[in-house]
Amino acid sequence: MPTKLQLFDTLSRSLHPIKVKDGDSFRFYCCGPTVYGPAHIGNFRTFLVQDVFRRTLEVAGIKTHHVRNITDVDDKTIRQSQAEGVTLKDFTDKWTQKFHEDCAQLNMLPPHEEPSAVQHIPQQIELIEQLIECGHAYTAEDGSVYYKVSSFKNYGKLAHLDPQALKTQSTSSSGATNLADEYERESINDFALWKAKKPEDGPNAWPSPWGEGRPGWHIECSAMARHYLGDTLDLHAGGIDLIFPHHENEIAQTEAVTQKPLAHHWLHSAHLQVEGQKMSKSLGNLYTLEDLKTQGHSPAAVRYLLISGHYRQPLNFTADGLKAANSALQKLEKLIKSLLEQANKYPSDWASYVKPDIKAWGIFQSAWDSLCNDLNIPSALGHIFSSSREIGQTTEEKSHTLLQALGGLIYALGLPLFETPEKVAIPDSIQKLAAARWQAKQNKDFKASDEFRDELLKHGWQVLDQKEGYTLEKKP
RNA sequence: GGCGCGGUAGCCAAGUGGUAAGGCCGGGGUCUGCAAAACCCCUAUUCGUCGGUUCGAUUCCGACCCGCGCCUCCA
Repeated sequence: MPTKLQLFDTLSRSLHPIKVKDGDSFRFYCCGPTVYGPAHIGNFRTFLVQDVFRRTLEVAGIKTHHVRNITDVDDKTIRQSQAEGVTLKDFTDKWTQKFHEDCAQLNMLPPHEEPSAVQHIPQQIELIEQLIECGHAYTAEDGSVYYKVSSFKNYGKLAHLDPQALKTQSTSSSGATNLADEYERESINDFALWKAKKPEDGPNAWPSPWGEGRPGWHIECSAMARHYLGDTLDLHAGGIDLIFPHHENEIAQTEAVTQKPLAHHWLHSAHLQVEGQKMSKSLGNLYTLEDLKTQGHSPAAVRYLLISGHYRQPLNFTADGLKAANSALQKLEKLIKSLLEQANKYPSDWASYVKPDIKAWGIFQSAWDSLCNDLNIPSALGHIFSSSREIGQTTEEKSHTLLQALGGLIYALGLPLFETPEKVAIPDSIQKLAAARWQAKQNKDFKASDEFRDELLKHGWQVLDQKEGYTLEKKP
């Protein structure tokens, strides 16, 4: 069943309609995090794009089967857990849990399956055995197993690499840094499927036909994607940096064995910049969700900002942008609140509108069309705001219909609205001051009234007068 | 060097061969005792530079300048 949803495919470098077999789920695999520390906002940009993609599929009426792995065995997790003197499991469990908490705060739908590499060693060993059998892999003297890149004729097709250049790149690129353990390889381009145990790995080794060791990075995704979703995926997703070598290697591994395409569609999201600069540890701009919360930003604003640029364009993440995102979010809430009032509903009723089944888009058709057109979220947001301005006063029934359509869009975008009810408790002293001000104002003693207002402001409280009475708001 | 992406108002960011969405900020107005909040309105004769194609280009082509990514384990 073809849908109207179309998406850019990295392999063919063109837009393709998303297709799914009748009655089937759309099966897609996303390369997940390496759990050796907190994920940063750049990681989350990628995962959020995938989240919006999945939600958009659901709104389009497509069932989804979403698999995202946890990489829990690699150089970094092993090194760091050893350094901290804890077991690999305890270490990766801790960071997996943190990742889950961040995801929940960013309102991401959990994948249907979240396999970890350590829990799928047998599947990886099996795939490596098959690769050796069909002549695409070889064992080295130390018990490591390598993929013979020259044996796979289409190597480089995803990244569109020139095979000639590939042969010589080792001399011209900066890849010379880890030559130390490369002497076992037949060719500089060959990559490890299985790494023989080394002393610094500590107890983190598993038995295999080639001796104790651990799987290479690329093999885990090939093995787990195949295990959960079959030989050919409907879509495979990740950050743009995974195109080469990770996804290229996955293709080489899986397709050498199955003789079938690994994925019908490849989805890659562009990188994030911070304040116009690339993110890097040395610049100190690798923000985590925790960092931003400490600075007083809400996860909702972070989510809004991270999805507010087109996924194939680099996005500039700035503090101003975060404030703008927050204001935009508030504007959305006001707009929805006004519609809710016209439909005789309350903000607490909003949740019942946020769901993927939509009957009619009405004036929000253009916003939905934008999402279907290569997941153009910025355009969709633009249409939501501009269409909303046309509404004005409507009937109860019409506003109900509008809310349903808007609820579908907000479901697709995954924006959490009306979810900050934790009103800060107002101290007695502030209550008294505010009451005194109100009294003075009623007595038309505006001088005293304004003095009370200034006093409240000094204590960080803003008075908002209404027709009858007032409310207090905590100023940051 | 190879492959790829981008340069649109103060900031962020869509978009189209026919003359620039949206958000933020700023300005003006309505309301208010004054504010705040809310609501309404306004804000790029112009899309990195220079050429070319075209009746017409920000949109296509070429050159150049600037920024960015990947080129073996980084989403």
